[in-house]
Amino acid sequence: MSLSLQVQVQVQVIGASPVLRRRRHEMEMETQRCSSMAHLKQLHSRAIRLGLSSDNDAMGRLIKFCAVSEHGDLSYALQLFDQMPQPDAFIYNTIMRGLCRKSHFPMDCLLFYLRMLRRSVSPNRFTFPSVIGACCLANAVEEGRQVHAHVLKFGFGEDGFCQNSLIHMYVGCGALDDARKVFDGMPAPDVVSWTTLIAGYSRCGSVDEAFRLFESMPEGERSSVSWNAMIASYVQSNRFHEAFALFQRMRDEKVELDKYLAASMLSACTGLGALNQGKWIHRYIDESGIELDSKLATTIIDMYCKCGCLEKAYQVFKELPRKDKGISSWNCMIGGLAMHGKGKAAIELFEEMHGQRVAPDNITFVNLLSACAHSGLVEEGRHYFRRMTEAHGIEPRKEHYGCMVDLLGRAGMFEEAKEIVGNMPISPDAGVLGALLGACKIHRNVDLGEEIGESVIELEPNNSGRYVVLANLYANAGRWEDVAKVRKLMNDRGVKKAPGFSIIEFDGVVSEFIAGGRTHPESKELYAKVDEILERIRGFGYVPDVDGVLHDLEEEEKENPLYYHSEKLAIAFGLLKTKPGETIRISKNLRVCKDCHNASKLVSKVFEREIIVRDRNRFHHFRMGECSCQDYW
DNA sequence: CTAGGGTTAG
Repeated sequence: MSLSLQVQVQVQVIGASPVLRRRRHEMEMETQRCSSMAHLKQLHSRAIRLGLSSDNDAMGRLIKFCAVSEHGDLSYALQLFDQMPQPDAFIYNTIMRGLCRKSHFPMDCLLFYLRMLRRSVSPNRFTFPSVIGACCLANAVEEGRQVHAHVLKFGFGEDGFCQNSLIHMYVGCGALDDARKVFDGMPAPDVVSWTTLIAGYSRCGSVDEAFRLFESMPEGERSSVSWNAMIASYVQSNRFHEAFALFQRMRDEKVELDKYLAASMLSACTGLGALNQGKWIHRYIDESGIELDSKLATTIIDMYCKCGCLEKAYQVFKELPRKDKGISSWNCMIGGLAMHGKGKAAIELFEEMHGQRVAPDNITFVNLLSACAHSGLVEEGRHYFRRMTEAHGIEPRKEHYGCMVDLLGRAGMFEEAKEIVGNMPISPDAGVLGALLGACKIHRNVDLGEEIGESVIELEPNNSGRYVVLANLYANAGRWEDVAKVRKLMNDRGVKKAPGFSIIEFDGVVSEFIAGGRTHPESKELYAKVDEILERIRGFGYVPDVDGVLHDLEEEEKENPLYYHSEKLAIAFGLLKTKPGETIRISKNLRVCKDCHNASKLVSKVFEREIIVRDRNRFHHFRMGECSCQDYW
């Protein structure tokens, strides 16, 4: 009897009274529905009236709203915290989570952790993910290691969340070996552990190691997140074919697409110029009800722009509600018009953006100026370059100078281009000088080209393109001994020219051609078709550009005759496979060479085909014997 | 009815 009495007494002393319980419950219900700071402040005063201003339960909920919810105010959370006489671990954890997520100084979170320890509040398993996350954000691997020691010391070394956070932190700090050690020490890593490490290997460029890990995941363990981590890894390293293969496998395993996977695959389509595959993903998004947020819409717009379908890009852009037209979707559309040589339209869109009071950023101007450069709009380019600083307060960066030098140089205005370079507050980089060198090549300005050629090469000694332009400049001037010198320098340094290739998509299959390559199953027919094409366009005045053959270091492997440049193989393939009147779309990794450009124009006339070629710089729309670039590229 | 709260991919 006395025993049961004692128990009753104890409950009364340390348990909450019914009144207190009721009040706490009331606060809990109210806080759940809280949606704004104004509302929260009412709840705060209510808590004070109810005598709960020092109550960890009630105040903890209020602090949680301020610290971590979307509409919360972190500084208010800190004020509330300071008024708490004995904040418990929950409140410390909540504040630390807020500091980690919202503060610009993630190390504040670590300082808070130390404060917690000094006040003898024991950390629990919820404490460490935030603290470790803060170390990750601050790139503080040494502090991270110390926190790791605390995790073990306080006995949470077996907690999955803590371990995953540690893996994430080591990955984020680039300490892959340490991440791997934590992972290897887990008896049963979960899907997050696997995915985090896969993404980690991918981020530091070890795509193949990421794939090995992906393959060794236990059956049924892969989530759509894991698939996406691996697919995105291929996409980011430009290994688009492998991305497609993995995507196919994923579809075979009946994994549904989500918006992340859709975005990754759209980028893969963009990389290859695979318009039809891209259209398929776009349709899938529409039909499956995947939420079309601003980012995903921009990814779709980018895909259409870079797959040569400006109309569809503009359609998606136009249909995007005004509130979802973020700066990047405007930039993307302006950049798309620029690539396609629609300088005037790019300017109009920029003015429309201005009219809608969307503030341009530096990328907007890179795209706008490059639109002017690709269309030869010198006057407009000068105008917007000035307005960028004067009206929009944006200081020109290297890229902007590069666009201006490109614009003026192409137009042959070397004095003004040199003046731009001279006025740069920073020393010109390879991009800016490279633009000038390119202009020298077009206008056969050997003197200036010679003057800057060497510095362009030395700024980027591993970029084969720089050697090639200079060699071509000399070749055009007939200075063969200088050509040989540049080639020798390139050889001595072991710099390899990127082999040129052209890609064409047909019937859901992406085919890749390299100059003179014979690996394609139908290469016999293909080469016969090329010969037929050349024969027919000769009748319309085609003369091979011998100027380019003799010293053709320019676009494709020099040992291959220009008749079989990859672009011509791709055109032949397109003519063989597609129906009369259908547009042929080709993507290539290098610039279009002069001879292929001529040939493509004639093919478009003789075979009555529109040919759209994406090169590494821009688009060429060949139609009725003309090119959209007006031979200005 | 002393709970409430943590990690990953574009």
